[in-house]
Amino acid sequence: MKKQVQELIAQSLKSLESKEILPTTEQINITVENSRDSAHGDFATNIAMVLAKVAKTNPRQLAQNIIEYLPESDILEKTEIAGPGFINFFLKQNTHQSVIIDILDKGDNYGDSNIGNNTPTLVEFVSANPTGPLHIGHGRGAAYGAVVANLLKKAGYDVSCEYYVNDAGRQMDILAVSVWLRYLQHCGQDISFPENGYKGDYINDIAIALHLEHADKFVTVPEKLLSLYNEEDAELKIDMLIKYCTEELGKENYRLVFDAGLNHILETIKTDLVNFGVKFDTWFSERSLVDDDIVTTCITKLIENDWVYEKDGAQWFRSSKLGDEKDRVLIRENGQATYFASDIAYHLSKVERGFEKIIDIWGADHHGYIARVKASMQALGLAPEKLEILLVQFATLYRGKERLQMSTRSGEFITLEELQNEVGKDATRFFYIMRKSEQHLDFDMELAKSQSNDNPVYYIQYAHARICSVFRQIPEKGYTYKQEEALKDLSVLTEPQEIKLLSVLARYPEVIENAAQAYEPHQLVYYLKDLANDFHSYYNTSQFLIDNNEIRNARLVLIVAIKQVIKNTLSLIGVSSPEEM
RNA sequence: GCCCUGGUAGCUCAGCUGGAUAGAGCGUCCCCCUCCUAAGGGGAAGGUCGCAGGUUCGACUCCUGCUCAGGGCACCA
Repeated sequence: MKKQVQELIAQSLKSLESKEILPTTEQINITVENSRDSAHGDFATNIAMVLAKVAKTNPRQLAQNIIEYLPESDILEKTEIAGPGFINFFLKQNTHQSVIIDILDKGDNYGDSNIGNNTPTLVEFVSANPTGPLHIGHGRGAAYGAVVANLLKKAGYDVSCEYYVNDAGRQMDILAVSVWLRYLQHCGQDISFPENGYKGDYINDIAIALHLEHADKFVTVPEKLLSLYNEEDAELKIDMLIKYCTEELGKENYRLVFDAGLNHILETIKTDLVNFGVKFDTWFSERSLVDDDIVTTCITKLIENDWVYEKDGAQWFRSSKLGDEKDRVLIRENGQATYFASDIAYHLSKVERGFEKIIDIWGADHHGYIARVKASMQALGLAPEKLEILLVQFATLYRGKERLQMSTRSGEFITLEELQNEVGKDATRFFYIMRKSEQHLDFDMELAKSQSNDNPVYYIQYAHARICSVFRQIPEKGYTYKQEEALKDLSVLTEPQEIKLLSVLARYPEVIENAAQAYEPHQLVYYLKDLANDFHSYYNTSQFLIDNNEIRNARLVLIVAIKQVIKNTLSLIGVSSPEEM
């Protein structure tokens, strides 16, 4: 609808140009906005004010000219000039009502758009290290990423969701050692556990399972091990333990212990995400980048193009030449590649797999990383503008006023699974999405759990359930309802609340496009609140199941359309649309 | 010190690529179930949009400086 108005204005401007009232301009953006106040009509444009200067006339005069040259249209009732030079457009009644036909016709696909033009798009999110279960911080990234992906799909992008599995690197070695030590304890050895090992209970579970499968296969003489405990520096100690563990067990056995931990935790993560309604198309292994020599290929390529130099025994990438604060290490003094090196290879892989739009969703604490990744893409000639990095701020959990502290290493944190079990999937997904992602989120479990009007999830779901309830009562009250019949005469929908609802419904496709392009799922939440509010208000003032056939039918199709749009939106967010509550 | 993010009603937050009297929920006060779920609706009070400049027809929105809060500045991930 808005686009049609835009088109009318564009044509008028063309006429004005040919009459030389307006100078010929190249592309101008004609902004048309939804009027906030119905006294200002349905749409308004500021174009006359924007062009007044180049037209060398005053805005109101120009507005008058634009209106005069507006082509005939059967959607417009009238136009008005208002304020400093706004043009307000009033639509004909039947124009509003046609949206119902559109919605029922498209059903679940109402709101689909093709602005994405099937662009191959990769959304990578969560990507938590498989060193422990997902906690509430990961939950926000999971919910946010899933909805961004859903939005992009609906907007016509060809989307794949990927989880990057950090199955290489020191943290994973620490995990393996943690498992091994618990295993030794389980086998009866009297050894203490290092402070910076992973202490969660799940490590014990893995150790026990390891023992069940392999019995005493990984047991070694404790004396040498115990001598390592004299080291006072905790970080150094854990590195020594890793070294000792790999040497003592040998490559093959070490891998068995390592994989036992990795696979167990990865399974937990996968299960948690499935239960949370978050699906990934691919699980991309960091180790595969090393094994397939993609990391070395990248580094070689960088060296060839003189992006690398040696200093203090390490290999450095000249990222400061490409907008980063300083140069970054690729290969450490000890010969190991850094996480950053794998990440360069990973992004090369993303591009090589044909993705035109690459979206990384990271926790806000990684923001310092953006410049170096973009720099590396540029150095490899990979068009860094393809990469879009979205940051998600942290979430803090509250129980009413009480702030729940969480410390990650100690293993005392609330997991996503626990949160979901207590609060429920719908409320959890909704609350995570409710705030703008760059806004810190205070997640109040008490509010999320409350089945009251304070809780926006129930408020919206209730609107859907209420509509279903009305339909259940049609036969009870002795009425019948046929959609084809009802669609024949929508002209009786003339109440201000009905017109309001129709225009909110018509706005939906635009909400999708805006939310998708801005990567802002919270826009869906605010839209739903508006729609639900308008519906509840309508429900309170207007009876649906009444004797007048025309009005009853028209009102029933209207609320069917509302139901459809609520359902479409909730499903994008990953929240169910209950038929009764 | 440098870099991000935020500072809007008592509280939690929206505010679309700058636009016509700044919005919602909660909280406070008042009102509405002989009627399709009151898990609902209506109304009132409540704001120098952190501070100071600037850009222009017009700024919560853009620019500069300052200030407060959170986060980041590793041969860790």
